[in-house]
Amino acid sequence: MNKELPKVYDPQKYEDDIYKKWEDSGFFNPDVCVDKGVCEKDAETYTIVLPPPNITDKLHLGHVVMVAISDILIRYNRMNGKRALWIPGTDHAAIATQNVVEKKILKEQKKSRHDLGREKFLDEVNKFVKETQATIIHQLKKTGASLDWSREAFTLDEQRQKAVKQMFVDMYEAGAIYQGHRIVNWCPRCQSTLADDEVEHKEQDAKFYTFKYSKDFPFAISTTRPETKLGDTAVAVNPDDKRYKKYIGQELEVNFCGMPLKLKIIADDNVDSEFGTGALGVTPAHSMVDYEMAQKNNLEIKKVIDEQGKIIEGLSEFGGKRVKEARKMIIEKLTEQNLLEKEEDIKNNLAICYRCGTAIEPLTSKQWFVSVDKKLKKLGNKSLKEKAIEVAKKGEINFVPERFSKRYLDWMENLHDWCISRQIWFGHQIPVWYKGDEIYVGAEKPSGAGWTQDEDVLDTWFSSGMWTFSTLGWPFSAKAMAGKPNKTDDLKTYHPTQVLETGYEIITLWVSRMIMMSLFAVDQIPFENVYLHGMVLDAKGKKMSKSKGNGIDPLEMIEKYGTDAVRMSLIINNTPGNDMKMSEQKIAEFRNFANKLWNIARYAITNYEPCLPAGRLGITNYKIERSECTLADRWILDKMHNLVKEVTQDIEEFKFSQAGEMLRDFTWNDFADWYLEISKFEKTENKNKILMKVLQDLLKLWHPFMPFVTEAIWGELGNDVSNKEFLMVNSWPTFVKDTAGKPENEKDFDLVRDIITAIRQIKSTNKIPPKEKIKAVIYAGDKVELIESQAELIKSLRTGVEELEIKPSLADGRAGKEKSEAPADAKFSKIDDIKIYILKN
RNA sequence: GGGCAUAUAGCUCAGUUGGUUAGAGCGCUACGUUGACAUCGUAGAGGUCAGUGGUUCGAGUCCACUUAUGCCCACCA
Repeated sequence: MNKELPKVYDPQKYEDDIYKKWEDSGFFNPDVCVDKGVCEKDAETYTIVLPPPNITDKLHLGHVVMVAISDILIRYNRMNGKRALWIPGTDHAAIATQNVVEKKILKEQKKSRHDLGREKFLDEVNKFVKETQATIIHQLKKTGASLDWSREAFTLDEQRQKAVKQMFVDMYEAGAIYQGHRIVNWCPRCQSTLADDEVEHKEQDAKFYTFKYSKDFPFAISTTRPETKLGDTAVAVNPDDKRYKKYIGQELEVNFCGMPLKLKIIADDNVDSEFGTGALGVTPAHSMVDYEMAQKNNLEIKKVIDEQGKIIEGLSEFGGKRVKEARKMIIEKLTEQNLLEKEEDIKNNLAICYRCGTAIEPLTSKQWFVSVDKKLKKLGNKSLKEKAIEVAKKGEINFVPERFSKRYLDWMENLHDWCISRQIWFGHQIPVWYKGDEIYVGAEKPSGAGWTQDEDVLDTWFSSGMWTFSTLGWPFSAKAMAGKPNKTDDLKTYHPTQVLETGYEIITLWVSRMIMMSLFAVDQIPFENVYLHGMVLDAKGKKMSKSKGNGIDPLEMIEKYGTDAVRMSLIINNTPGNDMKMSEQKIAEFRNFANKLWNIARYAITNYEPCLPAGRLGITNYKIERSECTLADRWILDKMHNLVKEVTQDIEEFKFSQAGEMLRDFTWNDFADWYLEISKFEKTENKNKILMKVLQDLLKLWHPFMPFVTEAIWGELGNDVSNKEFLMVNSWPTFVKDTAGKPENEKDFDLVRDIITAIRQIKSTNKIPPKEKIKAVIYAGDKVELIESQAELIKSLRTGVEELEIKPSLADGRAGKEKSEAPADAKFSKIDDIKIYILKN
């Protein structure tokens, strides 16, 4: 009747344009929303910080899941009038980034980082960072994320550097950070320490050797790593092992392959007398377990392997040899001396670096640690660990799904001190200065000459652990805001955040650190809810990876099917904490759905007066008189009302898939298939109002899920999508909380369905359906006419039926009940065999 | 070795606190449309809810055990 819309929704035509308009409007920033009057000044806040993607990342489907879920929450809360803030940022990912750049310069310039030197190398890294950062940010925008770009942060930008230094100093002064000589996981390739949870295990074939240290040693030991035996300072046996009981406490001197060793025989419960010979050579410097035994028994710690993975110079003839080489030599020697008793093939779990896959060499080294067990005054004389466990146990932090709180607690309870120094160049350099024996810990270099800064940088998780409050301006927020009137003190206003949306694999690495650091720094939990999504797998349930070539590139999919379709495909049919299988076909399905929604609007716009102005606060400038409504009208309105309630509740409970499915079901099966079909028979002014009202509310409900197509339609309805009339800042439909679950006239409407079904069938088949299929009666006005011939019926349908009223009370063919309020001349052969009547005025 | 999860239609999965005849999407079959709709509509086939036992008036749902698969943690010196 009015405007012509294209038959097919073309996402490419709208998406970038809409995103730009949103961005330009400033509404992603809640302060602007307040300024422009789309939300109240003192409205409740709702904050999410985006888990910062590594700058080395390209956007993958996991990111899109994260964005889709967070964006649903943010948009939903924004529409509900809250000051919704979603902070974007990127992570410098110290080791990962350095590795990438090292590879790059090796390939392009044939140089190592040492060839370049620290300063030049960091220039290269920073150049790289600028490019990749821009890429990932551009990609995030393509996903429709309503992130407040005015607050964009980087874990290594100036503001965050200040915060990290301050944090280090505060923790040091409180006694939560110390420097110690302890055993650490060392990656000989990365030339750096790794935290316990950055070590992965891989099963491999290994040789298990059984031998005596020397001829005069009374019994044999077993090991897979003979070369480390150069550093043995004890032999451990089970205290109950009869074979060795007599030796416990003795100190034996042996010559092991030309290396003199002093070995104390100790007893330890951890030794399994069934395994190997039941005797274990203790190498405190190169085994985590042995190190602990050494601590307990006051053993000497002798380092035999250096940071290059080579035997330390001066150790007999093995000095300078690589580990594997030394192992071979030692076995040869033992064989020569006839000391080797057994050589078995076993499966062994090798510790490898999570970044580069190189075998980890445990060794002792002087490093910086966060003490998780030290009681801190600042935390009310509790340790970081205790405090972090306490908040979870008290339920201050809610995990979705709940089962992950157990994983969190298990992890926390077994937590050891966290080694935070890394021997790489890219990252936050440790704010510690040395001059001779003097040491100074502080944010700035101390005055006076001769101070040199610690060369190490901090574990990348140290800065990302601060993410919720460092992005909100800690510790300078209040000061920084002092000179700017109208600005909020972000930290005070927006912290703690409401939700952390992330993958479950990162609970230990990240979530636990955030909790500890936030409790320490600002005495608040960092977030109230942790929503954990699963991994996105390929159609066969395999992990997507570059090498397998089974990955789905989200940007390609966005190009092809539109952002809304990609987002929907990741939301529907998915529950928190569970992995999901993805395929291109699934995305195509939702492209079709977006198109369906588009065509619903197209139908509405072309057949009815399109825009009854929506009004920003959901106040439609028209009123629907219930008394004027037909049964179908009341049905769709009730159904809609119920839908608003259900969808709202589901989003509040993080049941996004369920909400989406309800919406889809309503949109397709109730609204499009039934109500729009009915409306074809009765084009009244009232229908027009109702249809538009339902359509507009439906768009609102869909908006958090499919922001682009809904905003596009909203614009086509005649709203001015350049200002406050954005659907994005429109208000969420209202509902009455305590209405019962089902629409009051649900049952009645089943009849309407039956009628429409019959009409459709008649229309499409040109045949009167078999009697048993017909369960309803149609009449209009007060004249009843039984139509028996097919031709007549079709004629009636196609000609002048202006108003079609449906009275379910006329016949209720269900449950064997008969309510005979039918007009006197209506004829029923039997109650289950109702005929179709078209009644004309 | 410890822990967690999953097992429901051919495929991907929902199923809230136990309550009529277990649902959706895709796929499949038949018929019909292509004047809102890369369609769409109508009808239909398809399930011993992994197995066994238990609690209950009633179990896909709660409990125990078993089987299969996946993951996490620890670790074999």
